[in-house]
Amino acid sequence: MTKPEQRRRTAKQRLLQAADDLFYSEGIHTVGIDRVIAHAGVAKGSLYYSFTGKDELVHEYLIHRHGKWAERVTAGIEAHTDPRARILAVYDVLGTLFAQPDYRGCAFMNATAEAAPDSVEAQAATTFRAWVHNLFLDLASDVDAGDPKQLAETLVLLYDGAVATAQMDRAPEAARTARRTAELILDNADLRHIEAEAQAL
Amino acid sequence: MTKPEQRRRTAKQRLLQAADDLFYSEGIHTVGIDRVIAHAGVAKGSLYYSFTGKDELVHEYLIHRHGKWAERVTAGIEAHTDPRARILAVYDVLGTLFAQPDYRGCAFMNATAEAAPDSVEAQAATTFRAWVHNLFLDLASDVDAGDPKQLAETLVLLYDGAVATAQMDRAPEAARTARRTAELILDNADLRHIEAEAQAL
DNA sequence: ACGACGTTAGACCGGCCTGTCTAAATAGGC
DNA sequence: GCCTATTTAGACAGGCCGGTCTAACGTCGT
Repeated sequence: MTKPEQRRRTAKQRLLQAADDLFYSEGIHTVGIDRVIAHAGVAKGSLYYSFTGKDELVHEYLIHRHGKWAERVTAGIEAHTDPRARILAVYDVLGTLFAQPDYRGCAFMNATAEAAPDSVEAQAATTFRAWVHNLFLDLASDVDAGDPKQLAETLVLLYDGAVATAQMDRAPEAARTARRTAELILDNADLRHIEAEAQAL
Repeated sequence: MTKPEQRRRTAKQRLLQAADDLFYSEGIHTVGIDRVIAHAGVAKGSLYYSFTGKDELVHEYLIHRHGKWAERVTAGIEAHTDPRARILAVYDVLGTLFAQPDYRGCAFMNATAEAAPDSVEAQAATTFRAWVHNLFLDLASDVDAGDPKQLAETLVLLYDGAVATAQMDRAPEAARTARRTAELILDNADLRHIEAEAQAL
């Protein structure tokens, strides 16, 4: 057995890295395996030794993206304790994402755009979306608002809006716009909630 | 010269229709010209007689999409006179779009996802985005809010958010979420504006 | 009835794509 | 030093793709 740590990274790792670079920046259908192995500096045989085929490589590429992003977002959230600040932190993390020069939108939206409904891309996208919704539902439940589900839906919409606008317009400031709007919603949700409580007394 | 009206639609029209169906529902790279001509019921020669190549067909497909959507949106807007209602009407039109069973997101976002930066897709997308921004900037200028530019940015973000969420989650109700949020923003913008005026007196 | 325009069917080319296979070199664990 | 796991280079096959070309057929204005 080979230990996971080696002087030079393993062919599988280099392939995954190359896939991450190329699939994200140019699209999955556009990039052939020849390009991937060339960018990885690896023989074609290594690809089919490490993966069953392009599909599996694509799948692992998306899973990898999901993991990395989830880490980054949760790290941003956990820097705060106030429920409201934890929500807003997500949009700040988006801001750091948009600021990256190679930002080209959400990998899962892009994958969905060129994928068949029953493809591995669609499957990974579904998993990713479930995570997004769960994230905001958890965050929304900790805040003192009327309906956490409705709040979460709106926060997801702002998240998606920031992602899409930033991509289409190459406009990193969309993160701040989303954050500002989220603040407004939270203020208002608080207000309505407090009013409702006052009336109940 | 052949008159534009014929019993049976011209090969060019049928090709454009087929391109519209297939490129939108399956993606541009995914669909080959063989599929397009088969779906159009047209000979391959007709494609290269009517268009210079696939690129031109793609370009006209996107221009056609842009035109149709612009018509539909402006029709929805012009049904109202109140500036605020005209803004909200856009999200209602989005709702009718999402309700279509074949809805698969924004053609321009999808095209951008699989296109190179300098492609005809990117070019058409830029034109489309300029139209979107102009639309909301005009609408925002007619409302009594503080900064029309900032308001427009937020409305665009809500528009994009609705489009993206509806696609990723197959959730047509995203239109209503966006509309509700837009109302909240407009209420608040009004409020702040009025307060600012009061302070100025 | 002629001629331009539009259209047809299909053969054909070069190129790229995914995937298979072979045969040999390079590791690392024991 | 042996054995297995990993990796290499490249030839190869079969399929799809965009695009060209030919030869012929309809249609319609004049």
